[in-house]
Amino acid sequence: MSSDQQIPTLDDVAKVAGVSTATVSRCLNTSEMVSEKSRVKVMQAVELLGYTPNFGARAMAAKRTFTIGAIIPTMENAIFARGLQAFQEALHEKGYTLLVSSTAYRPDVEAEQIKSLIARGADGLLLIGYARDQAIYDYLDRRRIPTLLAWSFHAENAQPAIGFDNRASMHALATTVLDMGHRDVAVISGIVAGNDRAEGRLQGIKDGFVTHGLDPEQIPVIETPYEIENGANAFEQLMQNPKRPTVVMCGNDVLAVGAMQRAHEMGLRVPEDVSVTGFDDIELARIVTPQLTTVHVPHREMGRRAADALIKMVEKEGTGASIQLQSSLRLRGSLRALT
Amino acid sequence: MSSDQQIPTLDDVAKVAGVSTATVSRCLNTSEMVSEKSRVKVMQAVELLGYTPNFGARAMAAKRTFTIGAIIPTMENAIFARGLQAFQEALHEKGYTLLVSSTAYRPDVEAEQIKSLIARGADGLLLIGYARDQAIYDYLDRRRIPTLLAWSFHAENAQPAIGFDNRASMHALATTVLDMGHRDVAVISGIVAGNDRAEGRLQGIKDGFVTHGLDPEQIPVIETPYEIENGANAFEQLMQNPKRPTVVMCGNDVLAVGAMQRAHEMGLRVPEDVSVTGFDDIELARIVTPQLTTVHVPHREMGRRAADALIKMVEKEGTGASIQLQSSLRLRGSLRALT
DNA sequence: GAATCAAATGTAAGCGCTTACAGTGACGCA
DNA sequence: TGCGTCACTGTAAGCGCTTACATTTGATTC
Repeated sequence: MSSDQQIPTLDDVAKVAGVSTATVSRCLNTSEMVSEKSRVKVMQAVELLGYTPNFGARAMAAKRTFTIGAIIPTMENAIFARGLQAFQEALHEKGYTLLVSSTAYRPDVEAEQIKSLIARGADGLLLIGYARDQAIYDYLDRRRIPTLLAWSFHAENAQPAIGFDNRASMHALATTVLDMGHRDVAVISGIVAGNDRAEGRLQGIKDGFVTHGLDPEQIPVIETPYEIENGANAFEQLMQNPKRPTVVMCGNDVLAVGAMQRAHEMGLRVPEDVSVTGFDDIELARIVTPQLTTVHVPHREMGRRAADALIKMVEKEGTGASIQLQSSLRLRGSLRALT
Repeated sequence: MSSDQQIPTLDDVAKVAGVSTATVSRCLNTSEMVSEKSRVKVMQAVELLGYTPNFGARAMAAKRTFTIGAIIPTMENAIFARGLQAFQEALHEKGYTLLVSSTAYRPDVEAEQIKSLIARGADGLLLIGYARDQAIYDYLDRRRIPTLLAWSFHAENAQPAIGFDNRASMHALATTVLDMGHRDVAVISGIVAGNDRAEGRLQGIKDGFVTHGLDPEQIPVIETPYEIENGANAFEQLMQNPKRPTVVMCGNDVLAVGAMQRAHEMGLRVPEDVSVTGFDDIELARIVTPQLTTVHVPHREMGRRAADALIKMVEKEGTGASIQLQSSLRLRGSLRALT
């Protein structure tokens, strides 16, 4: 019949309930300030009309949105999925909503997404890693948007961050690899430019060489975006090398799985013919055969604690202090000792 | 210095540029209506102040947000990642922004998320599958929110949808399996209740039995949520059966990979001792050894065309017709013929 | 030089909500 | 009876933007 049905507003609810808009609003937000009687009337009216508050209007009037934005490099692979899931759950518990967007590792897209989330009224932001234009930090500062960095941690940087030391973690793994007698190490790294995690990990391997009195400059390194196919191609290329590596250390598990896959296709056995290591310990690491030696990152803990920390910052209770988490090695079948 | 710096508004820009707010607004939205001179002044002012429009205010005044909402069951595994990525890219090209949220396969959470996205002003919605309360469809209708369903397609249902026939697809796979001589088939299905895709796939297997003149009622079926670990456990349980299955057909690739993993742990060889099949053809299917026989779904095409269709609906150009896509079998190493 | 008209701009009314401030009435107490 | 309290409730002023409508401007025409 009435095809001109309109979307119900606060006014409609107020009219139906026979109270003022203020009472309806209070009922929906700070219900303890409203009498039992009014509350019942209002709730009935809400129900009857199928009313849902208009978020934009609410945000504009209240200058709060209870929304947190997170911007991650990619949703395509599982690297960030688990941590973000925990982040989301923790936020939800405290009544916050999470808005996520991804950048495909492109700084310009990240800048755009940051503006977009702020325009949408995000009360706080979670970003990945430190590396970005100073102008962005300035903008965030001017806007007074509490911002927490995750997946990385540098003690010397003042920006609030929660994460682990990528460089030290990879250093630990490299040390183990070298201790096992490997000397012909090749590396498949993520793109280092604009990615402090990738850079730290690569440095960590070099640190290991230095610690062992070896020359880090002669390590064959291929930089390539984090995709399985790229890992596979890089592996093949590295194996062309006259001095074949005995181990290929990869910047993350995705690259490592690609490497293992290509090894298999090339008829090379892992770890008998060549060892492979990863980083992140995503689900994939335990699905491949043999299972992947990698660095375990406490994704869920990071997500959960990031949520707590960021909410504290938003609610002005927190100083925005940084938190360092510990990673740990997972030695599995893909790495063997040279006897 | 000035710690009381305020967020710049349209008014500020107008003042700095020496024009009215209307001109600034026009300049930002329909710039062809503004003279070259004003445009330059306005853009300079925008730049100078670091102005970003307030999304909520804009949405409220314009009654358009150029935002599309998508609600998927989970982000944890890759099932929806690829399709959604394509969806997002296609939307972006046309100037729309995508807001995503997930439900953990819980109908109550989905209802909540729908309201939340609508409250945020989503111009249109993408939902997965048909199965949900009629009240939700009514609500969407009242609100006049163009809604497209994806990942599923039933010709007999009037709701606009884009997807494939899960039942027919699985029927095709089951037929192949039976043609290969398998008779002792066991099934690991997703939870069927409230999930028409899972239900269709299970039915498809039963259809195959019927087609072959077999009794579908004697198939051992375990229903379990789509997680690797669950697939593994279900597999183990099915193998306890006195009459061991020669093939385990799984509701999706994630369950199938879990099954293969547990087979490996139990010392069973795939496909020599037992065959395994999946559904979806996500990346994982080609990473496991042997590679997984599965049903390939045109995720990217679905995402792209979903975007086109939904935008047409939003812009009132489209009738909201449904689109059926074709799936296809991928026969790989995890399935062998019984000789 | 006046009349005409299109293009560019300005004015101001909302969009749906929150909240400061100002009542209102019931109650207890002197 | 008068008055202060207290617990609610109502009034109305914005929040930052878009856009219908009114107005100005300046080029064009007769």
